[in-house]
Amino acid sequence: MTLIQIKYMNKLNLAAVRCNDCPIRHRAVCARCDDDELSRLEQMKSYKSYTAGETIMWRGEPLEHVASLVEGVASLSKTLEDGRTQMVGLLLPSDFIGRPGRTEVEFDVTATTDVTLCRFERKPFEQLVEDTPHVAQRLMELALDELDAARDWMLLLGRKTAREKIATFIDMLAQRKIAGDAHGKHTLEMPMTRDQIANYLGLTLETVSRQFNALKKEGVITLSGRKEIEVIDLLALREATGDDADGGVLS
Amino acid sequence: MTLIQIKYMNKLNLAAVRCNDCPIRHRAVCARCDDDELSRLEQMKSYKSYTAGETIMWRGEPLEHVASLVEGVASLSKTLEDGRTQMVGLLLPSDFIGRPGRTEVEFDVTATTDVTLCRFERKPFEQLVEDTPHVAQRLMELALDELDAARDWMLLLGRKTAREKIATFIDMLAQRKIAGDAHGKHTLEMPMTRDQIANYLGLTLETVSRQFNALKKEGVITLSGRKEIEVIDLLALREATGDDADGGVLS
DNA sequence: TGCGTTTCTTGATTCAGATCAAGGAACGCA
DNA sequence: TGCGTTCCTTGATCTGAATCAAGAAACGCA
Repeated sequence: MTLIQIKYMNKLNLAAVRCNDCPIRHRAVCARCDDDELSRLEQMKSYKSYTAGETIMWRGEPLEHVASLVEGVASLSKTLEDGRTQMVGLLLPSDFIGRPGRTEVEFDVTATTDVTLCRFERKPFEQLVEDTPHVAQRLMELALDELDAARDWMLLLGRKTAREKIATFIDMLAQRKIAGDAHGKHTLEMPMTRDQIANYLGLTLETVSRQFNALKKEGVITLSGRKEIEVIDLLALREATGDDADGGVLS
Repeated sequence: MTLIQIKYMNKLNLAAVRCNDCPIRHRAVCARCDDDELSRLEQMKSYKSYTAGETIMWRGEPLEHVASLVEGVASLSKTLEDGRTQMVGLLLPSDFIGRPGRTEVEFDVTATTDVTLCRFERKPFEQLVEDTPHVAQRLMELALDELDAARDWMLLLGRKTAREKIATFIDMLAQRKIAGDAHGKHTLEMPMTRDQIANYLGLTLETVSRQFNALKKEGVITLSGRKEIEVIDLLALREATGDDADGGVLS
């Protein structure tokens, strides 16, 4: 079976999926909902898919929908006057897009890979948040998790060297288990191009390439194809992140 | 009357202050509370003061209190293995410290100036959050505002030049009206030393100093004493931030 | 299977900001 | 009012990552 057929099947399945069968049922904004609440959400939701590279929302446009990311990877980014851009968030399945109480989109939201969203109109969703503490609570948790992640990223952007940034990025992919690790190996599929990684890490694509290859030369990782990484020496990788090891137990 | 006497008076007053007379009554986590909710908070609260430079909480220690910042400026920061540090948040009056649902402090919290907190024990406060949607709602808004601020800062740290960083910093101080502007002038008191500013902006203190003086030489600002800044040419300052002007109306 | 396009690598050079190194000014306290 | 300390400025030099510039490899499609 080809990849394309698999993708197509996923989409078919998702279009018809019921909340109880949803892959992100227990991590998304609906995680704590009981059956009643879930059926209310079920009536409001609609799926929408985007292909890699498509813009999902533009900064400044009216915020008409909020959504949970069901499959794929999306990114939030901001741009300066002269075009320099910085990715300010990486959205993975179960992450929430949009913010109740806001009428305008604050960041450009782009599909990094093919993406499927479970969308809700903002107005009715806001009402639902007011009515159901379970949703409000979960939304709060998701926001606070993102805040912690944003602050870790501030340390990276402000103080880490290029090498440390790359090591941290790979380690993050490994931890968030972006890809399965077949036969006990830490094989990861990077969901982004060198250019996108550069925008995420506050580097240029050349520097990203050089640092990947430096880690490869040192035997810390292997690279095959454009997007596949295997972590050979996790300890060395962690060492290279520059992070204070306090409380960090290898997972 | 000397400054010291004024400070002393503030503290005396605060120790006895009732919520309804509190300077942050309408912006802090209690902003939406009705009288009943407020009196419940009133019974739980206790004030605690710290002098400039003191550490309020250390990363990794158990999180026993959450608090609203009543007066002064505090900062959140993270440190790498070798001591490089990055400030990841600047806390001003009405900002909230700590996170219900967490048992451990995530960042070092330091008093940048003399600081007074309105503290609550975490456990009872968590209970209160569950009971009172008004508090939960406000907490959510505060968290989301911080998330937006953190993301703006990511753009700054990842992509802005030293000059743009300094201009953005001054502009932020002006917008958050950290100091009063007597007789229509934008006179600001910087609450931090050059070294702290450097840690906030991901620079060194020498670069901070140079860029301040460059803007002074160009007539954009004046500097007097160590901490006083006057913005002479706000348009030029905004220009120097590098930000996309979209939707930015001068305030 | 090959061909065009996109993405990645590698090298040479430049430059912004870090680092190293003295002074000098402002402030707090006696 | 002066004196010690802390904080700030300014200069000289260095360096990590950006920029400029080709090529080479991988991928997608016919």
